[in-house]
Amino acid sequence: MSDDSAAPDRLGRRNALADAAAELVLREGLGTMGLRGLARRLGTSDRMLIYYFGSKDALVTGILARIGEKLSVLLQAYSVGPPVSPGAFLGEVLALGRDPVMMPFMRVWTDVIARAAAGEAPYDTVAKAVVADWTAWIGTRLIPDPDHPCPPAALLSIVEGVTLLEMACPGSTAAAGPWLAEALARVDGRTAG
Amino acid sequence: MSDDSAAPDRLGRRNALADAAAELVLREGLGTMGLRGLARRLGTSDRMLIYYFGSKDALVTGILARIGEKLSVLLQAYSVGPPVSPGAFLGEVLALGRDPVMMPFMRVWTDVIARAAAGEAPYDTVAKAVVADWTAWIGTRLIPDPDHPCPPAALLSIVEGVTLLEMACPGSTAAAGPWLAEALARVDGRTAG
DNA sequence: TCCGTATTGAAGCGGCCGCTACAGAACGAT
DNA sequence: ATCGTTCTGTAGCGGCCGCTTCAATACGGA
Repeated sequence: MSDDSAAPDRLGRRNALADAAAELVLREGLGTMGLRGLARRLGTSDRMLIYYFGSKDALVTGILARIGEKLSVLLQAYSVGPPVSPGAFLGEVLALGRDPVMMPFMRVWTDVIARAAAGEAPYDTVAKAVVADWTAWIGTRLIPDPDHPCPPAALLSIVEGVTLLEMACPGSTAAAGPWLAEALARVDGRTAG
Repeated sequence: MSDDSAAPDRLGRRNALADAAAELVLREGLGTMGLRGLARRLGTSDRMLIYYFGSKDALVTGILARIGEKLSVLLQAYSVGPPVSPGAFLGEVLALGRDPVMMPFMRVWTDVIARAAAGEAPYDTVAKAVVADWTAWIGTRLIPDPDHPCPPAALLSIVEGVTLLEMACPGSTAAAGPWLAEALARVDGRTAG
């Protein structure tokens, strides 16, 4: 095999494109994902995107994987603390969701899940993996509660619901987030006491 | 004006089309909403849909309005009871969402809100009105709580989040709904006592 | 220098989209 | 019977989509 020297360049260009596309998607959302428009914004052509990724589905999957890596790097700084109660966790995550650095990630992942809910490929496949990852991650962040074990999907549902409603009707959830966090925190206190 | 006799027929046909389309969307979702495919399933042509509705946006808006009317009829039977606490309300609505009659409505409205979150017209406009209606309706169904007034958007967020996650990853929220309802119910008990 | 592979540009294919132009059919009023 | 309005089928427009075909370029090794 003589492509040992050629493959790295090709993979490098592919990674560079995926990285640039990931930054673009984080800035502008998944809305404008046509091959031609995306290529133009990246300074290349649709022909090149297909050349390096093979298909649009593979491109989207690659971009989302890249975004996932960026997020997991950001979340590592947050994951080093001790496990917390569901109410505290929800409060922290909802506050995190208002962080300008985190907000693009929240919007993109909620958009992915929404497209998956509509049955759109390849988002449906990606979403299943993402939901599995997140519920597992949330599970590791929660104090085990033998009496009323909190399903991670419950907290994920709240975060997704708040984010979705906020995207559809900005401002509509201004009071909802704090109330939910405080409500669950009161349950925390009750089960802990 | 000699169209006094003609207009009713036209409006009648328009209403009949909107009604049939509403039933179709409730059965099969908003996914397949191309004019040609929709017309074929309705036994007519895209030409006729544009003739009676003027544009696809007006058609979609009309269909969603018709679905909203159907839902409000169904909900009237549910709205006659006394106001309840947030936890009880959430439990009832989540149970209602598993009702085979209600499920198509939940899926369609969540899909509408998801499309609105992506900025898709005309769903963005419709969603704003729907969210306003629902928060108002939820507000009338809740016992006023001077200490910790529950923002209706909080409950709406949970319902939307659970429905969205269930649509994207069927089965992922099996334990989440009951846990959330019970958690809020425990808060109910605490604020009431 | 010549060759072979990697890369890129230009043009285009077939398909779906919302929508329209045009022509005819149906039908009641005069 | 003629006209006018309402309705509907046919064909097509321009545009975007993912993707492909073909050809030209660049470049490294022999």
